[in-house]
Amino acid sequence: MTQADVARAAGTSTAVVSYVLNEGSRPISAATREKVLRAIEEVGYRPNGVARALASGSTRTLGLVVPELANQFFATLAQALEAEASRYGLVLLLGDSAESVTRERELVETFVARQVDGLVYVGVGPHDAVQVATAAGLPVVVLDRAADDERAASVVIDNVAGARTATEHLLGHGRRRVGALLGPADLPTSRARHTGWLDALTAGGVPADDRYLRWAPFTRAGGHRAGLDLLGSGPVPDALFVASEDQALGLLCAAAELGVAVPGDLAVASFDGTEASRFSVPPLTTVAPRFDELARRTIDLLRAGAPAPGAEICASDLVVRASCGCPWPPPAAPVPAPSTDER
Amino acid sequence: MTQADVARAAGTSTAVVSYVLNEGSRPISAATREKVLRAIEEVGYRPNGVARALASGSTRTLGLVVPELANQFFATLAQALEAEASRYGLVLLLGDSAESVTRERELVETFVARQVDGLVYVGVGPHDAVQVATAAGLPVVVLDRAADDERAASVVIDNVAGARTATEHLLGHGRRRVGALLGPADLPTSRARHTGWLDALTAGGVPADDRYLRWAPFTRAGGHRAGLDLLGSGPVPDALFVASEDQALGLLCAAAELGVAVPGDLAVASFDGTEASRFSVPPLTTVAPRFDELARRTIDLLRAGAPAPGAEICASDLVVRASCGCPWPPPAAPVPAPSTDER
DNA sequence: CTGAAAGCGCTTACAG
DNA sequence: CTGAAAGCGCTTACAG
Repeated sequence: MTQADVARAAGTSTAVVSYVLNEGSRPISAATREKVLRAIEEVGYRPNGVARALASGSTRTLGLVVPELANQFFATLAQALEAEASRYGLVLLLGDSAESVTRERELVETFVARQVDGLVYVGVGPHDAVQVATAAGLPVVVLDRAADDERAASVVIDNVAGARTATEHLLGHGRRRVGALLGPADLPTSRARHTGWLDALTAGGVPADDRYLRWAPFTRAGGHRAGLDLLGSGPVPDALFVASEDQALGLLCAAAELGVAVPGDLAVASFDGTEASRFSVPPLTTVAPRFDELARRTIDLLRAGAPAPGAEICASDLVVRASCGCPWPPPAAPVPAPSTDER
Repeated sequence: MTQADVARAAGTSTAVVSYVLNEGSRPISAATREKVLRAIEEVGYRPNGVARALASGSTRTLGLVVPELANQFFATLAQALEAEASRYGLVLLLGDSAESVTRERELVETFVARQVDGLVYVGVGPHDAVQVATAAGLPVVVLDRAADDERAASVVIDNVAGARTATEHLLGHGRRRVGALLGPADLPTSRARHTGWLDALTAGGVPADDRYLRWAPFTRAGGHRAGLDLLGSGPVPDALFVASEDQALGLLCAAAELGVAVPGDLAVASFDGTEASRFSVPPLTTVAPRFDELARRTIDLLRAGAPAPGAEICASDLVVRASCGCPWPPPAAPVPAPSTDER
């Protein structure tokens, strides 16, 4: 069933059918419109999106590249993006790069070949893949992991402020040996969170002690290993800012193994918290990104086309739970914490 | 840059360019081939996937509908599907239904309109949406949550066997008050896991006690609430088969709140375990689906086209960790458990 | 082994 | 307000 069938049934031309379908593009008399609509119903016509894309030059499709969908953070991001995109009739092509730069490039090339209207790039390592897309004239938004010298438009979390807030909260609990478990040292995200941690300590008049500092992969295994190392011997921190949810979950596991009580012996606040932080043992106090806002701004930039280089920075919310030492579950009255937004 | 540009640069016809691109479709002399390849390089030609799709009638795209990507189980499944699809140059359109039947239907309609070559449907509730796709002549595979009277082809986990194995393992630890925390009672998946639990108890000569049985949503909150209910008062089980990873994580949280030691007071074995089970507190013994195999069989069915109704059943592996009472981390020597596959 | 051309199902100037 | 027709960039019989 094609537009030609509808046109025949309605006694009009295919042009009119098209104009009725894409209403607003040209005025159509109510009578004709009715006839066409009835004919569409009658013959059971469904528009062919591929033909439409070829003729119009727009696929209404965006490419999404994420490092690993099985990571709760990226999955939550992908879900928010899909929801936001669907509000505008946009659909996402899913690309999981498995943390491989080669695969990223392949994915971007595939997406370009498939004529996506834009690219959401949540990348690892150097962003060579982005060039492929921009060279093809595609609007690109680098989401979350922007490079220091990012040349594409980007939407990022306020890493410094988030880390500072979390660390301040730990200091507010009277902790003084406040360590940090950070991500890979070569990632801008990691360094920014390191800065936030340092800022809070400095502002609080507490000297930063590198014996309480570790750089580890952004994974549960990474957090677990670093946790065993950090808590297993030598001088031990009494609080820890952990730079990702996965690392924090690994750390909690390590603490349990070592018999370190959280929050009794060790207060913990993490970053990038999703639903998974809510029912960990103990539930994690975390800097929760506003996934909806990240998604909204990303899609908005792409819809506007050709976004200018520069970072849009999204605030986050400190979600207070048990791991920092706050009362949990919270009492009926509002707790005196910066935010108790539980979404 | 189009095939016409390449043809001009190579001094051939566009047909030859096409045949070179789709090698094997027709013999092309080595010399011509070389000329064309050079011309492609020269003008920087990239094939237009949309035009190809329109002319060939195939988009090399599959639609994927999942209930909620932020759920680790579905995200892991999606990741495996994407990896498998990409082996064949297939790309996935991502659809998150947010557990809504209405939205599912919309997604399937969108995917049909976009001329996907097949549909992977991980659905909730009644599968009306599937009819939309099959009516349009699309190959469909219902993945994981097949209905009892499923009319489409399906790929499912062996729920009865998995639940039985997990429950037997708990009995093997000498537990006798072995309860079950199951999913919604109206889901075939839940009922199958209930059957497996019953089977194991019967085979072990242990009477099933409904006071240790709960049906709850497949969520952390659901597992948490049911856990508080089950462990908070009255007769308390000394072991629990939990029907999903999310529920198990919620249960562990509830046990910790109530001061119930796992595995000391309560041995736990769950189902649908992903990476998240490995670093929970304590690490969860779980029936781990073979995600790669689920993905492989699903994509194979779709590639073959028009799959016949009927279920393909995939085995799972019992991954033994701490929550059941087994030694953890496992000693160097192999432990006497059914499987220690840690992937 | 190669070329000229129809056709995939739409959109959108161009003419009326 | 409407129609006839070109064109989007490919694939693939049809003819040679």
